[in-house]
Amino acid sequence: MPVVTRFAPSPTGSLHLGSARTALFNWLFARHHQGTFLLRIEDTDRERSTEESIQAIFKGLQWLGLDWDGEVIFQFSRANLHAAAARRLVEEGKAYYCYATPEELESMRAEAKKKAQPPRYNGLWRDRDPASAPAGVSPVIRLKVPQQGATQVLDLVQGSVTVNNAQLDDMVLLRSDGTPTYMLSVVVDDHDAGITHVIRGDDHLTNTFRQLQLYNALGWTAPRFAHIPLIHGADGAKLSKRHGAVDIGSYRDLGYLPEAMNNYLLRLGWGHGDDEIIPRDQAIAWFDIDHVGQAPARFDRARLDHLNAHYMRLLPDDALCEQLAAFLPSALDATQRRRLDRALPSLKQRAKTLVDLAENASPFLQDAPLSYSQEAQEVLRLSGAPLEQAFAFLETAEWAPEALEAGLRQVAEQGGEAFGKIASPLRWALTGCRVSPGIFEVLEILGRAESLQRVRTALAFQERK
RNA sequence: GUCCCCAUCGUCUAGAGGCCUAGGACAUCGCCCUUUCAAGGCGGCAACACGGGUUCGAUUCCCGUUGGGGACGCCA
Repeated sequence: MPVVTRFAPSPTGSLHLGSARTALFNWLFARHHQGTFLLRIEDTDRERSTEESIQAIFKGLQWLGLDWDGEVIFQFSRANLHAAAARRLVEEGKAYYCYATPEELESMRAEAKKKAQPPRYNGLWRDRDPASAPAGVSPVIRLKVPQQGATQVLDLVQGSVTVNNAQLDDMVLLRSDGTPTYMLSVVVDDHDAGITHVIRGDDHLTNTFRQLQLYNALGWTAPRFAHIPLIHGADGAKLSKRHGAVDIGSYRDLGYLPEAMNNYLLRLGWGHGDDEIIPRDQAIAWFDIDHVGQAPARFDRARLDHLNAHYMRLLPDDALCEQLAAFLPSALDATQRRRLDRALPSLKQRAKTLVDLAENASPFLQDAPLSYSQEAQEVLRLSGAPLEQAFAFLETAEWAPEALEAGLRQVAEQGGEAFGKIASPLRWALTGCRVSPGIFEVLEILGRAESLQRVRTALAFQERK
């Protein structure tokens, strides 16, 4: 049977990292099996669902390169089908109308808690004659679940998990306003879409028992379930807003490449021997549910950084430049473009994110005179003879890398200084930074005129003797 | 409170009874390279939560303890 998976986020916020990973796993599983990957927006909560969130989900998935098959399914548009299923169950005596008020429910839960039982509905209307219904109260429809026995899930990740039915109450299928609840909608939609594998977060594991009971009542075969452990923050608690940036869009803005994000998310909770760098094609070939771990994983930014640095180095310069554009203060003119092209191979060697890269590129995008930082000014003030000697040499030097190197080394030697004594102030003068690509490279990229101009203005900061 | 799940270096993980004096990666520390910072190379530190079983033999199987997490809505 061909595999059909789905990603079913609710549009009540941005695309969370945990959700993104769930989407990735579903996508990989489907692609691995040459199956189908569907996207369903679970917008049955009319209060909290927003268009903005829907767009964030689309954008996030597109950025990650997780393409879905067919049209997006909007769950709310299928509400009448869900309601019909609920009414069918009432007709078949498998569900019933319940007129309990919020106050009554409240006291039932308090009561249960007092008796050291899970807070739940006590079945007040389960066998009560609907004729005794209070006037003017619109009822909900509840599923009549078995009170004896147990329900078992054979989870592809968690194994066999069983819960006593006494633990579960008669869940609401249809709200008093006639709209379906999540439990009903998911089951009907997954069934109608022919979903074969439900891969979702561990936090849904306990919902699965209820959904299984629903499949049962409806007379449908349930799909296979795979509950993947949640992603935790550094403190071990479920990753949430208090841990900082948790939505995929933030990481794009922080300068991470989708390739890195995918690789990182993939390795969070799944492994393939000693392999760490796993590009998309390899991931599709290798991905399986068997190797999904059972323990939650903590989000580790340093690891993401490392992968990002790796993928940036791997990216061809023109593609990297394209990615970088969004992080640059303005569009590049011809000169800037030429310098950046020359500097990029070296710059990308020393950046963890596109933000770093943009920052490091900055000296090459400016024209003399540079505006030097406090720190730069201080260094230049004390730069002394080495910088003067370097300038004197550069003024008449042949502007070729080998010649520049040989000449500057000679200058250092003549002055009886280590080469660093010259290179350091020269670097500050040329770039305004402590760190940069190799000094000869910088000279060559900037060219004679620009380099001399920069050093000349830098010299002006020198302490008067 | 009730139920469910989880447990290998700081972190992500390999490991499906002997291959384990537990492997890799990130982080960290040191050395090399070196004009800076990276990258790269080499090396160091660092883990099977604890207690019982089962077995000739447990990181691997079972039970318990401890610790962590999750779920208990007319939210999804």
